[in-house]
Amino acid sequence: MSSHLPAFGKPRRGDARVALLDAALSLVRRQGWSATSVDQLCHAAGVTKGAFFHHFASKEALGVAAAVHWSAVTGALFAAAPYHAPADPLDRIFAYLDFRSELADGPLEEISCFAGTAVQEMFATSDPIRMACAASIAGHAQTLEADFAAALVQHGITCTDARSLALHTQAVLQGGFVLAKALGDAAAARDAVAHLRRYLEMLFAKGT
Amino acid sequence: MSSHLPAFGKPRRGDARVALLDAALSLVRRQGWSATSVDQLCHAAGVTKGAFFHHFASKEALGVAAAVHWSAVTGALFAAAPYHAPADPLDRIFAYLDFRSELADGPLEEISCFAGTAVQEMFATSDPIRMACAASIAGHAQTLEADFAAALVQHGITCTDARSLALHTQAVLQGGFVLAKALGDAAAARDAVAHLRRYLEMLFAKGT
DNA sequence: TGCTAAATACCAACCGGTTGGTAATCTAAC
DNA sequence: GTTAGATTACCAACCGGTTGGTATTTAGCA
Repeated sequence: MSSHLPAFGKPRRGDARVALLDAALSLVRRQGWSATSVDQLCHAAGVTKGAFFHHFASKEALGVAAAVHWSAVTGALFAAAPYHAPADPLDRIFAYLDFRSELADGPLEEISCFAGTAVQEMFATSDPIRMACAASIAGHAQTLEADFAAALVQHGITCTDARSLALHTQAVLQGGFVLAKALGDAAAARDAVAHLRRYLEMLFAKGT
Repeated sequence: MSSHLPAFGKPRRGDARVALLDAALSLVRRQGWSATSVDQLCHAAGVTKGAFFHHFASKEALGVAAAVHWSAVTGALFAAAPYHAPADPLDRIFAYLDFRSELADGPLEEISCFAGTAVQEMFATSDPIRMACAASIAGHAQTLEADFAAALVQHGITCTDARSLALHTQAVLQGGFVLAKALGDAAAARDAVAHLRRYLEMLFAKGT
């Protein structure tokens, strides 16, 4: 509640942990996990290495905490987003996709997913980080599951299930990020969402 | 012609370059670009660092060459694959998707894409690598474009175009890889392909 | 005072890259 | 068809800088 806003750029005493986690999100999204050094994180957060290892036992431990932090930050963003307004569950799904498409209007470095970026590098070398990223992605997918389930029932669709559709939505978004980064154009991410929207439109129109 | 086969595991003289490129493909796909050191590449290839910098001006230069090598290796794999057999272009697309689904049966480290993995880390820090990866992905997508174009005409579909569909196919595959790595299960990649197949089935059935 | 957050200073290992040299291979003159 | 000479392919040792991580000290709050 009365969370004192960080008055200026300099982090106050007690802010080091969050400053490091925020730095991790932006640095890892820009340049990946392995290329991001502890020194770099400390510099970006405006703290020293002593503070880093006071709050985190290792770089890996920070990675796990950063994935949790990412879930919290994005969770708050999506919870506050206006796409929950429609009464019909399918309309809420479409509103979610429109919202994701709008998010992809920003700079390239802002449209990627911390968890997706980190897990691509670390899936074979750090199980704690892999699991934390999996929980982040699957957790976000789960917020769509109830709407998908309701829409499936409403339209009498049985050829797939809500969990699969929710995960596929995340897969298409992740793939859109990869292509956008490669082609240097966020439009690639929006195109992927547009195809996904058409898929869902046809899938749910079929049963109506 | 009389190219003596490499008698044993030890690379003969002249093999160093290819050995390094092959090592790059497997190491980067497993642990990402930044986590893969030049020493590691040399050890895996069975050569010394002197050989490395004889063939490549820098680690970045090897990255660009590895992306080209990746295109050549996968290009040969897909060119020799049996999915080109069907007479109907749409059937060839479906056969391609089935083939990609089969490929995802192997171990997790074998289902990922070198270009997609590398570009996710390097898109903001190395434009040469970013462009080489983009060329690899877009080049592979282009091999599907003619079939998509023919199928679109055949079914009278105008709401999208062949290039967009070909790129979206790659986006779904890339996203499937990310989810498979996160969840530790290649089935996630196959699920993504299955949803893509259903999308295309409905899209092209509509126009028939 | 007692406890925690953060700063300073430091380390051994490893990073990408360079060095000077050696051995295999190609070329061409004879 | 041999062989001198240029060229390529490769090796071992090394370089300065950076890595993740630690030990010790100082400042702030209750």
